[in-house]
Amino acid sequence: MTVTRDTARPGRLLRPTAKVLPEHARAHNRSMVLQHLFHAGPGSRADLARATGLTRVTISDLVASLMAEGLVAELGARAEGRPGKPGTLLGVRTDAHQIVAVDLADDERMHGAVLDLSGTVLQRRTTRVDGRTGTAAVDALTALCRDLVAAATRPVLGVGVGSPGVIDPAGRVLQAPNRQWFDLPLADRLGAELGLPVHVANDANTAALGEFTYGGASGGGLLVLTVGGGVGAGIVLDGGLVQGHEHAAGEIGHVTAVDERDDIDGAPLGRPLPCACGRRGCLETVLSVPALRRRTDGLDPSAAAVALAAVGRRLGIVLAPVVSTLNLSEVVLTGPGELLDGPLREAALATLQERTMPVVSSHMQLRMTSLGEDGALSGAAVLVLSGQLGVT
Amino acid sequence: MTVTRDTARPGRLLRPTAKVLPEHARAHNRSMVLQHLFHAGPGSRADLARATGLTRVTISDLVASLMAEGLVAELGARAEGRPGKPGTLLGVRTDAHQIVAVDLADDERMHGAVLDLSGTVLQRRTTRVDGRTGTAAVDALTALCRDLVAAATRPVLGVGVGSPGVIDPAGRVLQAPNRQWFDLPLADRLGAELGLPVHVANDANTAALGEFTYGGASGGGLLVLTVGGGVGAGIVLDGGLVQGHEHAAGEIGHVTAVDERDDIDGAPLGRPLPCACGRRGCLETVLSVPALRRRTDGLDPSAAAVALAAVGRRLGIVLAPVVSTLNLSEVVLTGPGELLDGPLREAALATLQERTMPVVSSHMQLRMTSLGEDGALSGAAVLVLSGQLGVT
DNA sequence: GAATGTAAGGACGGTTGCCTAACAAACGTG
DNA sequence: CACGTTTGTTAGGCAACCGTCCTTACATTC
Repeated sequence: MTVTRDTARPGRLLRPTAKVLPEHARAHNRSMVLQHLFHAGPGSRADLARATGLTRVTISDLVASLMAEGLVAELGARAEGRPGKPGTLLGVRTDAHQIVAVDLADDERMHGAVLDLSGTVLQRRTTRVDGRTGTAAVDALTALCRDLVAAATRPVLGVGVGSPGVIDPAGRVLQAPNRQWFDLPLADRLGAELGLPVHVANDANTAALGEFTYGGASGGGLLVLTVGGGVGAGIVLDGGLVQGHEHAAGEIGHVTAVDERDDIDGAPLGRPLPCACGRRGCLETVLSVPALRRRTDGLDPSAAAVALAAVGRRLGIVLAPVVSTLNLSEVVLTGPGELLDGPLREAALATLQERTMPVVSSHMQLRMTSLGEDGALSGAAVLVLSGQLGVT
Repeated sequence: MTVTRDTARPGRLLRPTAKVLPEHARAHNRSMVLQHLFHAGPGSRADLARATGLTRVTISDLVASLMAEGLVAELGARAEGRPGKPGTLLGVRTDAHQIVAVDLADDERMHGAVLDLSGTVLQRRTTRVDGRTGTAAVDALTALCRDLVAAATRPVLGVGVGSPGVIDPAGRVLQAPNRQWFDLPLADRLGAELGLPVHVANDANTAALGEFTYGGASGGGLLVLTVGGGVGAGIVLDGGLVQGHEHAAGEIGHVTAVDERDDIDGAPLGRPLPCACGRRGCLETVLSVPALRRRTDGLDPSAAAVALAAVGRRLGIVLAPVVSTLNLSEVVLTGPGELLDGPLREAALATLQERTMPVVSSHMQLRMTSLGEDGALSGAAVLVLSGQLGVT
């Protein structure tokens, strides 16, 4: 008997380690409908049927359940001069639910916010960390979340947290040294406390998600570089977050970026500086915010520009192999614009273009985030959007 | 109405652009069963039920369909001293079907083979290319495939082709300059000619798949570097192949690897050499087989070792950011062992370890392929295995 | 040797989720 | 005004899973 299954794979169901039931298929299709309305804007049931490949009957059914949950509403009939019955437009009710998001990237303060589904920040709350670590830090975070949940004026879809450290997809913090969290099931614990779905991810990853969803991403591969106290990266590839072997993808801060003999274009970076990790010349020793400030403090603008450009070139050299290998279409910088968005960025882009194939680099962008300070917050919100509704 | 869907995501259905029907769910579950038998070895229906989370009833049903297609067979009862009825062991019939695979990496010859499902090569055929390009090359390939299909002694599951060039997941060759193929729907065309499912992918990607499936991969991220006339890379991440923005991921050969001032440890690489791409100092100018031979020809062994180590260090420097960023667990080299598997590999590994975090590099391997010359062939076979049966 | 407990595999009925087919309603056009 | 077109709904059917009950077959214990 010849096997000629044409398989007609739908969406290449990943992770062959988990069973898939019809109900999961339905959840997927439901997400797809929501996703389409979310990104392509309002449309009729018939539009959705055409876009998804499902029948109008099924779409009606899915839409009914989405309306029952208050996620979708009818917006009235379409007013267009086409033959046939005009469809009734459907749209996502971005105002009917809210999301609580917290950004833990800052060592001093926990920044929280209530957002609607469009990513708009509605309210903010901040808590001083005051050096708290371990359980005390968890308690402070819990209190902040409670406060935010109470402040929400609509049903809260879930809570999203972006935190430094290595975090697995289930929201377990494997290690976050600056909070002294090790092997902490943060999502589960917070979820139990709050009675809400909680999603936790690395802050660079949430930043990448935020950029991918809200920041006019071009759809291709995306790398977001977060420059703060340290340097991290989040990568969205083929429409999903790259997790990596031990969920530690994006740890770009401790790649060697400065060698003994690096004194490019007469702007010497000096000897490779010692790094907290015990080695010398890590990217963090030149690109982190403290390092950049140390390097430019007291210099006149033109000298500072030269120093920043030298760092930019080192960044370009480090990124070139990554951009090439992954065929990324965008690299986005997050951090203080006055340091990053000038000679540094320009030098990095130029270096990147010098060092990669034109095919790759000509279509590539290296830009600042379009989300400003709230990148991590909206990213944490996307985490919820993605986790609860399947919308990315 | 509060939305608190606990979603209980199964395997995070990717690609939210395609509908999923119950039959797809079944195909997935079927694949999962097959995959388990394939990798974990024979087991009873009850074992499968425990491993997959499906019920014994469903497993029995799936197994029945797999047995009807001749993919699985009962091997007899388990002989073990446990209380209860002993289960009947099931195993994949790796000999009941065959796969035709073709490797187009070589410019001179097309290498084809018939393999069984365990990846064992049963028969080989080779065709001279004789400079044929375009349609003539397609015809030669078609003839080779016909020959192989005729040579198969069991039903052929499908045809897998690994080819240089940029190839989309549907098996359309977007560009393969050395064959003068541009925007060629190779998989569809071959499939129509042969009446069999055909899968086509980039040769580095097939090599990566082969390594991932047959080459004792550790399960984490994997990068396979193919060193031949050029240099390419295939990456398996989170259990799947990385496609990249324009399906061009893995184009690592044209990253700048040699700068003006690079003369590490007294083993000068000389001025950056001009590259076919029009720039200078690309990785290919030092790491491709011709480049390596040029560099070592006529040297005595110790001098050759020094030269190879210098290249290895450049490779380490290029790979360090990639390995760090993606948190890869393995880098595998494919190509002539006498050039790669010595000073070059050792220097690359050492450099990689110097330039990345210990957390990343200490668990990392840099090794030669364990599949020898047939890496690309068995990779192409995996393409079929994966495409037709969902086994990876 | 008989009774007991455990495990494997099959049979039956029920639920879910999608599809096809058919239909009523609403609109532009000839 | 009749007609074709498009929308959204209703009705009936198929596929795929689950839970529950049953038989079979073994190991252990008395």
